[in-house]
Amino acid sequence: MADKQLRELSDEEFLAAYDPEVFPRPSLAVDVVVVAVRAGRLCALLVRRGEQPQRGSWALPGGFVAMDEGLEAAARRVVATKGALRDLYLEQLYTFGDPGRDPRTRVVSVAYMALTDLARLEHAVEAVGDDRWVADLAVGWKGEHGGPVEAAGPDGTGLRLAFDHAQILGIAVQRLRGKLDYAPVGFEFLPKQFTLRQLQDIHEAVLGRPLNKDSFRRRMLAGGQLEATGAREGDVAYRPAELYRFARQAPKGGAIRRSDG
Amino acid sequence: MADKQLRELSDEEFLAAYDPEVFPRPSLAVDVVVVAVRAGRLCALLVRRGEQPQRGSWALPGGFVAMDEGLEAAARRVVATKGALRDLYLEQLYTFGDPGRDPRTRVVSVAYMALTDLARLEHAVEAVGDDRWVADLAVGWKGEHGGPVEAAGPDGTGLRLAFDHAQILGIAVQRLRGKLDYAPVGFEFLPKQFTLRQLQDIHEAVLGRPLNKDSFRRRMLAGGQLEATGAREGDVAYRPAELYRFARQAPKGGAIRRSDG
DNA sequence: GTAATAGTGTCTTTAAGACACTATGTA
DNA sequence: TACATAGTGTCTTAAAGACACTATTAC
Repeated sequence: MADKQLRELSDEEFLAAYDPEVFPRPSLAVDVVVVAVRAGRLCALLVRRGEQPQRGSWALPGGFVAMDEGLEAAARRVVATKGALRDLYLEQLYTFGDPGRDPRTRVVSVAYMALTDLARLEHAVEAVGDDRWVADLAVGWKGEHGGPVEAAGPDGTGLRLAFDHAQILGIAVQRLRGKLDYAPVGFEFLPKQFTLRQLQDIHEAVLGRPLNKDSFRRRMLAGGQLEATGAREGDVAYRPAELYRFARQAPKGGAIRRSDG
Repeated sequence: MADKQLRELSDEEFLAAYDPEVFPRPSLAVDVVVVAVRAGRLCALLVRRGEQPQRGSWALPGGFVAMDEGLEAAARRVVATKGALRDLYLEQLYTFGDPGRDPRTRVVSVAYMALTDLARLEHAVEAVGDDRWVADLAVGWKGEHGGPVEAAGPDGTGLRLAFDHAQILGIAVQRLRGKLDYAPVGFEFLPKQFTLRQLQDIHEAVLGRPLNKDSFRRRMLAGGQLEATGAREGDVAYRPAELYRFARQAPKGGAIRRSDG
């Protein structure tokens, strides 16, 4: 750039003269981990790659970011297009940019995590086609450090995952676990009304360990984010539990409680 | 892409024919928040912009990512080049990609956070030049939600921050606070040996609130990450405290403790 | 000795875990 | 009625907060 000359220009003049082609640029993509809980385990939406490279292996739904499109907007477009899902809870996870992570060219991918309840996810997958699969996640790292995660197909065997998507799944599970007990994310896996037992099942699935019933109930009710509906669950062969809904009110005095001192 | 034809190719043949210029691509940059603690407050390194656009305003040290350069490598290059700092603790923060966040062209920036002790930071800034400033951060959001953060210059008045860098600072402080009490990051702000009081001062500065001395001491010593050196601090007009060092051993039985149930 | 902070012992308080018990629906 | 799970009351346990007290160094 002609530095000395530019120093004399106003912002407007500078911008009119600016040539965006000066720097070579990596491709920019988004990949979305759409997570749900099924049968007490975490699962995620995968798409079978129908094109090169790594055709036939399973990938997270993803796509390139358009020039005038925001990152989150791109992620929402991707889940709407490839997953037929809208209005999900969506959160940016991490950006993967190792040279060589994609064999085509330098592709930097901003990974997002989306949460949904199982019914919506399975219904959407059914509508979209059979090159989609909701894969169970085999989460068993040493020491909670979020290494790569395996995904199991319909017959329970591992699926071949494309690119570095096993690692992205690992980061997603790690983030989810870390966030579960100080942010209202468990609700995202459930329909609008749910019982405390269902919520506990979600938490146990995400954390991968059993929780104390009494303590869980106390903590949830004390948190002030649950609202009893007065209604009760149906279709059960025992005493039906109260249905609650998530009250999106601000937590009174601290959802971020983590005392330090 | 000629889809039907590509389906017949092997990965190798496909890649040989792949044209990376098919999709237009945003520019990719990294910005680094270099954080330290000074006089009981958080502070960060800022660089005065000497070029358009927004010449004269203060920005985080940043730069474009080279085509064959990893993201973290780019961040390390930036702090080495613009801040004369090496071997810092570095962590990816968040990726900012709103169209229009940079008036030149679409620039997506991967933000990193680096932690260092004040002595290193101030020494490095002194060596590099006077268009660098270690600015105090005015952190006072409502409800810990990590909104934009103001930076104060030498005379205590606010600095004009470039682009969306006030927001990046906000995310950095939020992340740091959240991480402080379950990850060993407080040590990064201190020299190799330090007293428990110094460590507590760091925690209080990061969290922005006073901590209980007894509890803090108990918790730190119980954590198993501190190692007494046997040496004591000097140059104090009172009983000198024991010096500790950070023992990078794996936490025994759970640094990630956050019980949930 | 005094001043000032480091470091210890112990009581109180809070929240989780454990567990016995009661309540309420279906069959 | 039996059965299964929902929901409550209370004791125990672990850790934070509070605070009094002792220890050690400079002056």
